[in-house]
Amino acid sequence: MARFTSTVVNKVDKKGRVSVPATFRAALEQLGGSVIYLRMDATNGCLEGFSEVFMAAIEERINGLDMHSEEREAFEQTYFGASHRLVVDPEGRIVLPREFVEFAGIGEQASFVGLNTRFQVWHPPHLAEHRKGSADRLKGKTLPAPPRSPA
Amino acid sequence: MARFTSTVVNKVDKKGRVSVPATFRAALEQLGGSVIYLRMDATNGCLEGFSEVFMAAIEERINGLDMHSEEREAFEQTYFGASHRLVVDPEGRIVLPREFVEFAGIGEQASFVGLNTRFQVWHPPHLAEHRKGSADRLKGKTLPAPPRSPA
DNA sequence: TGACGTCCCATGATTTCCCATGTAAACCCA
DNA sequence: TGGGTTTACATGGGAAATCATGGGACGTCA
Repeated sequence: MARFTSTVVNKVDKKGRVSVPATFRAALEQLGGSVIYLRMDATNGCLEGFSEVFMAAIEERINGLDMHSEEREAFEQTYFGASHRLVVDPEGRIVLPREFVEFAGIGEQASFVGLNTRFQVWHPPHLAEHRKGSADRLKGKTLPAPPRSPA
Repeated sequence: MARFTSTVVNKVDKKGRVSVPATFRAALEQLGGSVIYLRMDATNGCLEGFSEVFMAAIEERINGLDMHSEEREAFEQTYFGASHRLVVDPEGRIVLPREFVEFAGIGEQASFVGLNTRFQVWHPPHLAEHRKGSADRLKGKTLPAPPRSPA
């Protein structure tokens, strides 16, 4: 059962390196090896990371769209053009691309947030703000009922 | 496995040479060697590059069309007639054909955008504009939900 | 001869690799 | 269960390799 969970804050050094939380690395291993696709999430102002397997799923969906259609090209720009393929080094670290660091406002520290199939990387203060908002957005909402079959 | 991702800006020198991003070269190696087919993308006003393998796939699809049909001939013009076959030099560079440089409005710099099986080469400002448009087009649209099992 | 293209070498900057260390968590055994 | 030991993890920094880029030399074709 490989999934990304929990929130971990790690240090970003002068070279732009961050340790990927060990639990995340373990999950990655089961999802296509120590490769991370990282992209800018414009909606939230953070970075989004996922595995080779997850990327393959995205690819499959995009392949279902017409070749050279505007919509398809736009998705390709988002998921391929704006993604970096990062390989976790022997020490368990990745190097955050400069542009990504700037985009997300990341400084000395980075918060890794596991979201099951994917994870986010935040500038800690931005994450804190975002979470306040999340609580409000959930006011009055509940999770849909679980499926009938026993889980 | 081998895919083109991310966006990289490289310099174009007086001789018309540009370094192909190292990550793209690595992907190319796995897709038929250091050969690039480059063509003009009239829809977007940029250049489109792809590998030997991708070209073979196009060839196959075109072969499925009726011999000497108008449609077939049009595709042949587009993909074969209007494509340059470029070989990456020992330093990892290609020479952009003059007509292509003019067509795409490329000056001192060129932006390489990985789109999975192929990539684009842009005049940076044009790319920026294009992306604004892409973002708007995707407003409200999302990819179909990812698979249930963590991927 | 001059524009152009190819080959080769040079170089600074960046990135990757490798080793070292402090700290925290897990383990073990009485 | 307590305390000490070991392992794993996060982090730092220097050395080595890679990368992007510039420019000269040589050959070719009009």
